[in-house]
Amino acid sequence: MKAKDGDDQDARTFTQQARRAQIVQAAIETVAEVGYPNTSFSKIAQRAGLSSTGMISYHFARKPELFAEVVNTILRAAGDITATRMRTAATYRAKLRAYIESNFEFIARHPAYTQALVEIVTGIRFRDTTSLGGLEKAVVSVDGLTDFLSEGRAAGEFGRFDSFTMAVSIRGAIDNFLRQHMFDGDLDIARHGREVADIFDLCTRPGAGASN
Amino acid sequence: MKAKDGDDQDARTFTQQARRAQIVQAAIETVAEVGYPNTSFSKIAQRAGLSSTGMISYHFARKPELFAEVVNTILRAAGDITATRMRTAATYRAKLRAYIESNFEFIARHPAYTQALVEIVTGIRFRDTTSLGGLEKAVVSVDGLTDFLSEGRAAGEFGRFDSFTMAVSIRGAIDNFLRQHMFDGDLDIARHGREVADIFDLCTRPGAGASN
Amino acid sequence: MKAKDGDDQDARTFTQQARRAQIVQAAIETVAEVGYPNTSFSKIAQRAGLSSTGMISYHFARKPELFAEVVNTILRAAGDITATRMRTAATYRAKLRAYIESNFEFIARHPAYTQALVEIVTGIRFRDTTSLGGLEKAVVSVDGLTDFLSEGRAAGEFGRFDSFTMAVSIRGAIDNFLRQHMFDGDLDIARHGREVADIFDLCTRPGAGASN
Amino acid sequence: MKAKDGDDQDARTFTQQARRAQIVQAAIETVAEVGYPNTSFSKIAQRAGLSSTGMISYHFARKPELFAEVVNTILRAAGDITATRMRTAATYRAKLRAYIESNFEFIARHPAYTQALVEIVTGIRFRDTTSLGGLEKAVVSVDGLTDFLSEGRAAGEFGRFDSFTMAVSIRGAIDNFLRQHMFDGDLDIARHGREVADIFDLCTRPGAGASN
DNA sequence: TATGAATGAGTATTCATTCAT
DNA sequence: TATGAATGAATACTCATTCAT
Repeated sequence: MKAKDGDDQDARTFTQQARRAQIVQAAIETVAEVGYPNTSFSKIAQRAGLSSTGMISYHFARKPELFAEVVNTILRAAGDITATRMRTAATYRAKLRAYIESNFEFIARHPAYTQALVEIVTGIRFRDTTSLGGLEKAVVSVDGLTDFLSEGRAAGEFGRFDSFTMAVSIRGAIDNFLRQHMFDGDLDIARHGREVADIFDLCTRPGAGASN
Repeated sequence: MKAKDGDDQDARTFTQQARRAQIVQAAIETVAEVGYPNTSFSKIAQRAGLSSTGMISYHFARKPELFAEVVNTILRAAGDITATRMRTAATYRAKLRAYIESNFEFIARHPAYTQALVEIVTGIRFRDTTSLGGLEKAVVSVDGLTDFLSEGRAAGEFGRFDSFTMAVSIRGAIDNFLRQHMFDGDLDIARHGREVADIFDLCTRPGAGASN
Repeated sequence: MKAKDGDDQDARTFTQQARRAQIVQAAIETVAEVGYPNTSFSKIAQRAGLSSTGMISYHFARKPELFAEVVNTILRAAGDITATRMRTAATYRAKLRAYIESNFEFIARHPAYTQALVEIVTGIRFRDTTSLGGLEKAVVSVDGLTDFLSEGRAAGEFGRFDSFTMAVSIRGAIDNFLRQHMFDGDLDIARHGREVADIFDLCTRPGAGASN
Repeated sequence: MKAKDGDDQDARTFTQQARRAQIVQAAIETVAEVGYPNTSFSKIAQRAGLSSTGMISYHFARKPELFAEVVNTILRAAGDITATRMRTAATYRAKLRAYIESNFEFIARHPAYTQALVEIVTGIRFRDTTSLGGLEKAVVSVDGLTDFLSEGRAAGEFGRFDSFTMAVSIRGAIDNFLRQHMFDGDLDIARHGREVADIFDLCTRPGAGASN
């Protein structure tokens, strides 16, 4: 009779899952449109066609639980595209290009998702532990990318550089392009994806390395 | 008498300007400490030692006007450091390194400023009515950096790349490092500044260029 | 089929009665634990192992109907103890002592009941529409005790006093001890029961009486 | 710009004190009419003629702060009457009578106050520390009365009895009469005050004492 | 200028109750 | 009977803004 918390989605009925998904979707669109700080339960409820905010509270025990699911949903969607594209690439260099370009592809395919993600991630207090229950860490994290770069370097496909710094730079380049796109709207996403891939293809080349 | 809007600071008395600066300073510190969504007029007033939030409303017609000035203040401070450092560098390549490293220096020297900037920029919607009056464009903009890169390429100091894409990547790398730093706290800022400069020094080298 | 109201328990099936009793029990425990204002249908349902608050609404037409039954249940339990103990006493004086001490015994044996009763009785307004349907009268009433004292006086076992005033005093002494006990927790209930009995044994003595 | 907490009433302006008193008064009346659990900020605001509940929050930082002041106000009013009447009495026995009768006088003179007090005291969870900040202890407490009875016994004016038990009984008799009065309304308060005083005059007589 | 009182819309969350299944 | 989804009003509390002084 109360909203469950955590990730035991199996325990939820089909109807519950559908409603939750509907609310999450409305939340994403709302955040994308009016920004995270201006996103209230009533706006979400209105967009979702719910009769009252009570319906949201019925399905999500607390506000952070809703936004945790929102972030999770977006991250899963982005991860799916990226993982698929990287798997089909043979070399580390090709995988890096696949990573970068698939991120741009996601931006193009799910503009609201990317926009919402940026809003939430930076809108949420970083040290605020009550917010998303560690999920904000997952969003900011470049751990996976760092490891990937280290592996590639170990395999001799990349040059000399600090994996973490490079990962932060790559991720930052992608995210900042997203911000530019949110602002401008009419950028050629695919082309810029290729260009960014070019840039980091260049500075990760074997043989090349920090010279000072 | 009503609060003025915009940039006609000349019309303001010395006392007015001092009060505004005091409020802006308190706003920056408050945002840095509690985050943009938790920043209220009363918290700012408290920190500024004002007896009433009415004082803020008296000096700033609307909430966005205050935060526009906040952003302006921060941007000016950051721009000062960067411009000075770049001026003393002789070559375009050296200037680029100066640009990157001075940005990291700003992060180290004014943590509250950088933190507040990140909070506000993403806390405020980009194209809505309550926004910062064109200022968010200035925040996101990489026009200056783009032009600089183009000049450098024309001068033959840089390789083949799209100036805008490169500018977005550089700016994104810096900003993402800032985010990581806000999250982690104990990163070696100067070292990472040098490493990021190394990375982009590498991929802007003359002779090098996009290969596909 | 709709939930019945009032006292026609005969019309209810065995299952219905069992469910009602189960809910009433859960309500008592809940009130005793978290207090009347914090007692909600969902908390009661949870404690009763019901899957939905709808189940409560199904068995009790309105919230006051549930709490009327709660009060009734408690009153009946208290009345049982008191009546039994009084019956075994021979004289009116002994019966009065039995009444007082058995009330303290009830407090000791059913702390949750007494606690819940106090919470509910003062939590529910006396003359409003959402009340307990005359039951609050039964709770407050000292009619039975008044009559008993009058009979005792007629039998010559008690002294000169106003029966109603004495009844109110006796009942008040007991109830206030209960309040103190709820506050303190570690009072010697049986001992205080005897002492209160002593006090009223003293001032109901024949020969003694109001002197002004 | 925020409501002050605690008891530093000196720090408040005249207007603030007046508003607070007005709100407290409205709160008392509201509690007396609809009961403590049904008393909400909006009902109080309505009765006080305030435009919104925000006005209450402006003057009282938190709900318990308001009700603490309510209880304080009532206790002060009751204490004034009682203290005055007791001071003019010469002997301990006379003082006890004064205590009892002045309590009844208070009931007669301030029916809303007494009613509200009963509602709040028993409506509030006893162990709930967040409620009135220890004030509920003051309300329930019979320490003063207990001490007074002990002194009187030491002075030889009273008989043998446990001071605490007697104090609880006296206070309980008074409070229960109040409850009866809230229910009935047309009791002769002064007369019952005298009768209750008679009762306890009787059982506190020197020479008399517990006999078992 | 500056104060502080006031406003009214806003927030998330809880609640008893209803109802289709 | 029983479930759980849904409703809509209610809760205390916060906020930017206004305004008389």
